[in-house]
Amino acid sequence: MAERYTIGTLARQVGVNVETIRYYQRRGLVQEPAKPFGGIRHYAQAHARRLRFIKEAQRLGFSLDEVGELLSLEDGLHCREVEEIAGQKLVTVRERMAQLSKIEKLLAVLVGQCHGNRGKVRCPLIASLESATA
Amino acid sequence: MAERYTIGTLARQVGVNVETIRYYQRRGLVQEPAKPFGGIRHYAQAHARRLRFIKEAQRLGFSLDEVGELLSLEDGLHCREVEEIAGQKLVTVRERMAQLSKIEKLLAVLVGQCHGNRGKVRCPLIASLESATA
DNA sequence: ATTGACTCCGTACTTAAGTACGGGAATAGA
DNA sequence: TCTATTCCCGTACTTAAGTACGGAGTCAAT
Repeated sequence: MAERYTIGTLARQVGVNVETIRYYQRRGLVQEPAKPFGGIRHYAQAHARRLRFIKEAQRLGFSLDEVGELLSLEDGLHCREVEEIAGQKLVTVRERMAQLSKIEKLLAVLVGQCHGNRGKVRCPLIASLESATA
Repeated sequence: MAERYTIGTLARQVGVNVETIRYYQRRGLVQEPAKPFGGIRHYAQAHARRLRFIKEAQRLGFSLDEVGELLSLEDGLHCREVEEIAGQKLVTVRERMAQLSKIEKLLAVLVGQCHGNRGKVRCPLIASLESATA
């Protein structure tokens, strides 16, 4: 039933280094499957999902500590804590989305301005992001 | 006319370390004002804006190299390059927004489920993000 | 004019997040 | 069965992004 991947195939599947997986295990982000008598550990799809999630979240600007908090939600917690953590993360996620959306609009305008144009353009990227921040 | 900040006041204003500013100068992300004869450099609001932008972009998951590319758009470039760089960045920005929006929805649901509840909840954070990715 | 705070600049140290290394065990394919 | 490939695990190295340090110069207030 449970798919049985070795750490190597798991790593290849997800596109990370074996050492990275082991590093995440040491940090407690990924649980290390029990080792069968003097043998080799086996992993399942759940591990692959978790690894992909970690990589996504990192790309979104979360540190591994923060990723750990997000994962703790997945792992099941009491409601008080969930409300606490999820609530906080929700705020930062929304902030980031707002910032990204500003940048997105600006980049789109820039590309639009440029289309077919052959001169130089100057872009008010910073000023506008700033007014967003203020 | 031009406001005259020392590196120290600039740093305090933006909330970064003086050494960080100097580091960004070495990396070419922030230009170093000309030094008056045997004296002390002076900075203007434009520098503060640029520093804040760098910090924002970092929080959104851009490396300093990527931030450099974004800043190059601000600094004025030929349209060919702008279209190239801005177009690429636009793609990644949109991807990130999509991912964040998935996480946002999930967190919101979680918090909602919890509200008033006193038991445990388990959250399908990873599974759903995964289906978003696939 | 002197003192205290700050700047300048180069070099060295730190932290987070990996990556690599190496020797011994396990296991899969010829 | 032998041999090549993985795995296991600890330790050490690397890279990106800062941070700290120290000695000499500068500026502003007493």
